[in-house]
Amino acid sequence: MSNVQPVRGTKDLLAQEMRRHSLVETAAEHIAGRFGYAKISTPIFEFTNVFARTLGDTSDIVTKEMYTFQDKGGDSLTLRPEGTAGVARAFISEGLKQQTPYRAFYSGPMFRHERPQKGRMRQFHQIGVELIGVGEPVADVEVISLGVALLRELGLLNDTVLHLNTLGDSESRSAYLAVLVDYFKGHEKTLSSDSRERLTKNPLRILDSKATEDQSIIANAPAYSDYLTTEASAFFTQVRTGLDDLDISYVLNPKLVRGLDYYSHTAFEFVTDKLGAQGTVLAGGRYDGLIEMMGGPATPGIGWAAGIERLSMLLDDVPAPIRPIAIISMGAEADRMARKLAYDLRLDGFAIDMAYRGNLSKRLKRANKLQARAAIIIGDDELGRDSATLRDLDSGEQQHVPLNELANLLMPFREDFGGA
RNA sequence: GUGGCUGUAGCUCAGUUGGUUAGAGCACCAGAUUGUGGAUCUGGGGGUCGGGGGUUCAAUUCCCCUCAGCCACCCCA
Repeated sequence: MSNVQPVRGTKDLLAQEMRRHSLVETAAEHIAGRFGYAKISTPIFEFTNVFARTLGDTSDIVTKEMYTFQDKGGDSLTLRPEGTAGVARAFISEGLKQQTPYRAFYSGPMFRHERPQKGRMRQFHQIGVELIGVGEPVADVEVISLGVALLRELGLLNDTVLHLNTLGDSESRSAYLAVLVDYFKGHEKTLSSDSRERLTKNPLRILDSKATEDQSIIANAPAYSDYLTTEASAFFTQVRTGLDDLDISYVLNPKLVRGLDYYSHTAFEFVTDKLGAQGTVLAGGRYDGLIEMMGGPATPGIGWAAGIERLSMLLDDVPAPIRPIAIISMGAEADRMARKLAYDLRLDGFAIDMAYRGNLSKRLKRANKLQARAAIIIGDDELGRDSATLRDLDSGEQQHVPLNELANLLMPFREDFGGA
């Protein structure tokens, strides 16, 4: 093992793993495209306050997980820890209010300074969608159904369960929070130390505590459903009805709480039990106050993000690399002619491998290792006759073919590059 | 940020109760085979035993620190 190591929590994606990532990413882009979500790319870093202001001063992401640095002009910049804030900023900067409903799909690296773990990296990759400018519950249903469609496309729908909750509107939320904090304060002495922290930072989180000493207290806690305004309650009902109409199944999870301040109303997570403690694979919710909070026009929004690493770990089929056609030449003259042939065939859409050195035996071995479908062999014999030897590497059959018929005969061996 | 486990070749792992020059399988390179692959045989290259310090005549082995990986907590995709 070398001393030269990647930075903690980062990793190199080599051929096979890269193919898995690409598969997830292109599937997402295609599905999002069908729903009318256009791909966008926002910068990988933003002014620090883009994240600090929106994610909430007490959220873990802001208090301890951001990669923040000063640039040479003295501005405080931050590597994006998530995608929504950047899209919201772009929405404001670019005046996209004109284009609402605005639908965006993004994909790219995110950065959080956390302790690495299974399914958790300091640089990781997310795909995500945002639907901005639609306050009606149909938007929630559409965005969730887009998530379902992606998981279905990846063959992962059966590995996940959709958890659904509502965080209500701000009126419901402040009413409930008051009651809840009051209740937990009454049990402060018996709460776990983590939950005592949460009492000031994020009381809703206590409901999701894993500490055994908290369980009985949680069980008797007041229920959010009793404090929802009729509007918030009706909104949630419409979301559920919409999901039912699409035959999308879900479980209600009153303990599902999002960590970031900007969420309201619908919150959802697709969870798997196959990734250890990091079971959340695709999650999101509604963020009606976010854009206004950032200084833009009051505009509702909803979206989700999914972890490419986590999704690709669930994939059991590793996409195979393209099977090339090997061109094998012998002799200086044949070699020059074969290089030209390789170039022409590549321009024609074929995947061609051609070794740089080695005798026929070596090159066939190499072709075999690359899983080449066929080999085109060109030596002195073939040169003199303007022909080539075409060998099917699966069957072992070979034939002499005139050079001008080669491209046609190769058609059965043409590889589809889609997705790979 | 907290706790537990683990670091020997590119990969998977042996080994050393502290003692010459640290091994195997797979992978890689070459030859058997200067025009025929997937098999076999022969040979070869590749190691700061994660890094630093300490104890010792002697450390890959024991001790301390550190770095990294894995797992869990916290939190999240």
